[in-house]
Amino acid sequence: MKITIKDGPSGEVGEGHTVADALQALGVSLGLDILAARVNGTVVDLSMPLHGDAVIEPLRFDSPEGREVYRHSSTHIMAQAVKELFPTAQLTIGPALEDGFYYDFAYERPFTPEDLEKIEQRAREILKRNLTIRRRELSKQEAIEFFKARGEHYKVELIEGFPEGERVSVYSQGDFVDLCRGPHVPSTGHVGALKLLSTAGAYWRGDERNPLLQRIYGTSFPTQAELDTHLARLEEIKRRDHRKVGKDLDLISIHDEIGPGLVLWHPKGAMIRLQIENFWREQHLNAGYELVYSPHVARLDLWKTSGHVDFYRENMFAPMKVEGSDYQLKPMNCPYHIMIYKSHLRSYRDLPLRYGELGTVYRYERTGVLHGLLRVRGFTQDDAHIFCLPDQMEEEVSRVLDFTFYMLRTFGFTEFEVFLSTRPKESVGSDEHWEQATSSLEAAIKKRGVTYRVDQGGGAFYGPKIDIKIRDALGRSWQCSTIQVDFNNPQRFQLHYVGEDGKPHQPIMIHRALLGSIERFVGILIEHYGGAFPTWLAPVQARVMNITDRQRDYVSSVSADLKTAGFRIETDLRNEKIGFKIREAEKAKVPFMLVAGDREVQGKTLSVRRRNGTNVGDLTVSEVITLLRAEAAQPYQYSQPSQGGGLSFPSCA
RNA sequence: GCCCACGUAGCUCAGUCGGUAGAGCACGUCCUUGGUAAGGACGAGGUCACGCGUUCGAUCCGCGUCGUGGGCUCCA
Repeated sequence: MKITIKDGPSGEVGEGHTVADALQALGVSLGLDILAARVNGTVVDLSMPLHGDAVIEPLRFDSPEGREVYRHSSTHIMAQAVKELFPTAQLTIGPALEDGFYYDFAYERPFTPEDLEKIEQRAREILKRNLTIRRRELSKQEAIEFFKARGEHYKVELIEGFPEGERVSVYSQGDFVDLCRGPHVPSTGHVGALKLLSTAGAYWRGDERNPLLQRIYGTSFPTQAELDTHLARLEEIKRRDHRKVGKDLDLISIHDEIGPGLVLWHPKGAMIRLQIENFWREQHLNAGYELVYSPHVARLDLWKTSGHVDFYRENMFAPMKVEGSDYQLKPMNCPYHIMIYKSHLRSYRDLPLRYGELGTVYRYERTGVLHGLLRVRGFTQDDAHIFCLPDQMEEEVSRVLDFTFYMLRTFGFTEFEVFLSTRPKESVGSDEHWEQATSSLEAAIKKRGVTYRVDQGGGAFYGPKIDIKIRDALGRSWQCSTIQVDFNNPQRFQLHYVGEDGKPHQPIMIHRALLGSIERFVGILIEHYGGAFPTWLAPVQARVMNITDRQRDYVSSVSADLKTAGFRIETDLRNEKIGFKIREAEKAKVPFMLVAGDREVQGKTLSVRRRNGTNVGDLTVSEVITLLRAEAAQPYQYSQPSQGGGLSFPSCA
């Protein structure tokens, strides 16, 4: 049979030889780096026998598939260690994750940190044993018998769920045997460095009615150095945690006395937020939006009409009684914007109408899911609703996409992932509507030349949507922006406009949020920048400090001048050494430190130091103003054209 | 909501095998006037999350409540 190595030689290899044989026969040396192979498109074990012509691509740790095999084998090694140390623990499932793995065990008690250490040690020992990993296939019945005999009841349950007649694969290494689809690395020695990270409870099959299992998380890399780099990254993530940085920089707080998920914005946090909001409002006005405000409560009847009471109740705070009728704290802004639309008879000539609001909403989130600023109960959406004619939809979506990329780039994000979510099983609206809306969304994405993925059935019940995820400085992705078409509300609220034909027609409604929620977005920004905000967002842009008391008056007057010039300035006149003041300003992540001693007073200058430690040198006050002005400018200048076109940022992928 | 862990000064944490507590930083006063990441002295600061129980006595033990953290989606 003819075997071809991808991007390499090809040749004849005897029938029934394994992938490993074939690789070797064609001159690929089988080091520990080759973990598995893709054969004619399928990822398989190196020990798999070949029948017929094939194209083979050896897989190493540098490919996503190679990594997955690697981590999957790693979790088996950990499971073997657990079984050796805790024989009564039962195996359940143990998949690879993006940068690690976990395994869930049924065990009578949680694993302690001491257990974890022992398991890790034992797992390392198993690597050293370099046990061969073997694949075997059994019939469904044989597999059930086999795992029953071993007391692995969860495995039995899994196999019982498999289709009749299916062959079941089983992998073994030494005495350890696990039900597994595979593939795996050839031997336990192929895993280089392994580290267990944490334990947690997890429900069998993710359902809280099921028994609680003991999950162990870990990760593995070919070398200790790579593992160390990864662990250092985890440390960095911890160091940048917005909850810690938010406290250290005195930006926000959350108090028991106020309630979980309810955020207080301290002056510095509020200043950052104010900059974001000012920018947001200004840009929305430029982009043809009209800004509106709406109250925090409304009669429950409004939320009945909108369908929230039927479809969203579990996320809403309980209604309150006022003068005998029920009022509801708002979980969304849309019904109010709809009411503004309805306050007039609208003509097709009025459309599109774009109503934007930084609208604060309240949603009941289960206590267990609350998380700092990222998941809260009261938050402000950068919300807008666009009411348009059906044939304006594509253009409107296209403009929103453009606008989104511009906003996100301004805040320092350069990598985006775009998802198009289509009709879910439970949904309202006609097929034609869905089809038309979905294709408009898709056309708008394509027009922007953006790569995207389709999330089949991931749309809201009321319409398809586009979600945009950003990647932060540490490579994590976050969903912020969403653009959703809504068929439901125009129907429920009987929205219409008078068409050219003089007859009423239903407008299309588009919900959109670019930053998502301000709380969440600021949380993400804090972590993205590690608290060191760019000058245009920094709550304090420069701190002016004197070296001795002799410069007090000079520093005060210079500070006043800088404030008059429009900058956010703090003055540090404390009786402390300059080194100490610099240290404090560094810790507060102030972008510029302006120091005045006798020399500077003499020359009417300031010694300018950047947050990163570089010395800019002595500048006059007007030079400082010029410098700060340049530094405090937003990174992109943009004006939304009045009609059509639009500035696009095609490098988003 | 569920499981596990945690809750001690403004912050970070130590401590008490049950006899009402301690450090560093921050804060205040004083000394020091020092040139780019920590000058010194003294001082003030705590209902040990809250409630109930056990006990002669609870910050410590038990139960409950509240809150925080990790997790509960990524298919053998």
